[in-house]
Amino acid sequence: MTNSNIKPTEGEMEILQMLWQKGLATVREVHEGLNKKDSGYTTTLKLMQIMHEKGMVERDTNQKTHIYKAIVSKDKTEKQMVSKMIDNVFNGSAARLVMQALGNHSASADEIDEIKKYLDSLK
Amino acid sequence: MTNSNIKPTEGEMEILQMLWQKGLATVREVHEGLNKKDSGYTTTLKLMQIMHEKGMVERDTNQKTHIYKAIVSKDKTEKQMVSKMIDNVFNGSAARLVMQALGNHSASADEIDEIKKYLDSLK
DNA sequence: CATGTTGTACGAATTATTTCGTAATCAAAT
DNA sequence: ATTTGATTACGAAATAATTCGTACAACATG
Repeated sequence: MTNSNIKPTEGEMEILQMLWQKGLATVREVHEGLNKKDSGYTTTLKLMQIMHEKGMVERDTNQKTHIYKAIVSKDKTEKQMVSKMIDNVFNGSAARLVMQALGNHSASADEIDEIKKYLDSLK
Repeated sequence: MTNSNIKPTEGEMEILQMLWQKGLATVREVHEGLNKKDSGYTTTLKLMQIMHEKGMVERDTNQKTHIYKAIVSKDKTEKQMVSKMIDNVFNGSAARLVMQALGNHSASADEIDEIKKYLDSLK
């Protein structure tokens, strides 16, 4: 495995989202972006430090205020999480996951068209 | 909310799978079904006892060997987990989840047809 | 330069999850 | 009846994840 076993915790996932969205960000930017009322700044800081130790993010420490950046790829991480869910929750059936996802979170007509187009492109 | 906030841990999820599959089962049956080499019988037992406290399963204790049964619904639990993933990982876009799921775990042609049929039925 | 502000570092407390050792209970077989 | 085997109950240890208090460094500005 190249960059193997990415398994972000829930808290880490939220932070990754923010970093993927922003590209580069300080702890404060991430923290405010997440707009968590129930946990403080140092909590976010600590999490990001741990993520750094784990090699999920990198940071530029040249300035006083460190600038963080995700290392793990958004696409790869998403794939892994989906894959895990398909295995753990849907007994390996991607189709079951898809239907559950659509039935539930009722997708818009546009989304449905988009998905159909995508399905055709797979054949 | 009636039975709200189902949030099984990973271990609990595995057990629920087993219970949904079997309908009724003893701790031993679940444990063997899971075929975990790295954790003992009492671990599974303890988890199932905790799940009982949490109200996820019910059990018949009339016999020495207790018989367990899932209370939480498979469908509802799956919906919740998918929903959570859509929110946490895909910023609320079911379509993005679907495409990630299909691109990755390459579905068979049959599965794809099935999904298309399903999509049509949604309109 | 003294003082307040913002940031990182670090350690420790808290909470959640998983794991197992051991004791008690019950049933079956000797 | 006594032993053996399978089970549940319970408590506590181990591990993982989250949270925060506090100390210290850098910086700005009066």
